Amino acid sequence: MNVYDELKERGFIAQATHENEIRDLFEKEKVTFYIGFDPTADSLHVGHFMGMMAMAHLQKAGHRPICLIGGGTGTIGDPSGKTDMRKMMTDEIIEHNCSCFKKQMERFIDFSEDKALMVNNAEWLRKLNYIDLLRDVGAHFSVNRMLTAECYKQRLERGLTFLEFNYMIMQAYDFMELGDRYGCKLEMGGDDQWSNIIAGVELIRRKQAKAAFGLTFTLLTTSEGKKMGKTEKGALWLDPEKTSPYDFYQYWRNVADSDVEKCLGLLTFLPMEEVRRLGALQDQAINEAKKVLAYEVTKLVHGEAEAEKAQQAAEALFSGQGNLENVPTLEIRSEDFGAKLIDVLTREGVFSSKGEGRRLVQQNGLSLNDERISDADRILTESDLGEDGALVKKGKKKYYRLVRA
RNA sequence: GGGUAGGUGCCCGAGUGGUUAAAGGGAACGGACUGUAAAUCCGUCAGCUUAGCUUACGAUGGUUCGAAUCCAUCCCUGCCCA
Repeated sequence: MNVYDELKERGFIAQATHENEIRDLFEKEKVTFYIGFDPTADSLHVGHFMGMMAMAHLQKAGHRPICLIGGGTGTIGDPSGKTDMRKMMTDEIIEHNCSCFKKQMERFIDFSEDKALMVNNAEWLRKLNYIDLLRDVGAHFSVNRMLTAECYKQRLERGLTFLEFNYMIMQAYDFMELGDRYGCKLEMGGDDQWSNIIAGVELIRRKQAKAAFGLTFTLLTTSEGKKMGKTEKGALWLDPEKTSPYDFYQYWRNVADSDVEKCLGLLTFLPMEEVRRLGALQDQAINEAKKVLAYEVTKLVHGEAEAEKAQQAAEALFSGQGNLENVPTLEIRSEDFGAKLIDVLTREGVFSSKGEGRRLVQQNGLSLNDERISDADRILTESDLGEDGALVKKGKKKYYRLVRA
């Protein structure tokens, strides 16, 4: 089966500039393609992960991915889909974020023996000369047309700076540069990148009269159209320091029934027959599919050992089997005995404030060793911890194990 | 540079001297119901030493017994004009 159809079947593809030609291209030659990632944070998140999956599928099929890190474009900020201008980042931060991205990407893509490349567009964008750029590239862009681009719509209502307006041009330039340097013929990205991608495709076709193609991915949204990958703490990060493997696992364990099949297709390598079988499960049975999803995704991102631990912790907490060792654990100091439980938990970050803790107690949302706490001034005693520590439950499904430090 | 409309809690957005920790909506959180799902219903949603106090309506200063609300200066944003 052609990789293009494979990606399509798995649910990746949203739009393509030239569907049939892209399919032929994959058939005929080893294609060099790229996805750009702007270093806006010090870790990748699930949205990026989906792009990595698409890259991995294509790499398996023998094509060559380029991960383009936006060290140059990151200084501008993509206005697509944003309502406000991004905060400008300092060069040091961008630098740091780039290196974080790089480390994480190496998990998913094989960069050995030139099988994939990682490049930073700061390399060429920084050197650009304004006048030359205007003459060589600027002449090929129609402002009238750019203004009609979907990605600027929102910003035209609220204000768009010239700086950000140029983002599209930089991205188009990247594509052309990658074509010249590495023979890159295809740019991919999230569907919000469509305008930017066709800008590049058109630039290359016009200026160089060369074939260039673009492809966008479905955005990872819930069946209700909300962006996926949001947790109460913000994004769902791939960095285990920012989102623990346990929380990561739980996120996928808890997706809505209607989203399971889509997630399995996009975020795991399970064969599609299996994906469809799991996705078709009904009622209680679909929990099986969610377990598979959570395990597989966690395995890809954090490795098998961490996935195993997260799964065991979940089993222990929710089915009462397996050991509690891998449950998120807080260390209690001896001087904490005699202090208020709420104070200790607040200090450990379980609550963002004592008020939140008190509220939770008032609303029957906190328990210690399966016993509801009804007194906000409840004192933590040594006997609460017993031999194996204590188990705190916050809300319906957040657990913390307390052990002696 | 000139004119004009604005800057309110996580977000949107009402409020135009005291009854305003600030309507309404969204997000989020807790409870009930469940399948660690969705939908629904109820509740919560600044902090603290919690029936009391402190901090909050772009920033700073002022008027007043009392200001998010009035005045001054400054910063920022949209729109129109140059």
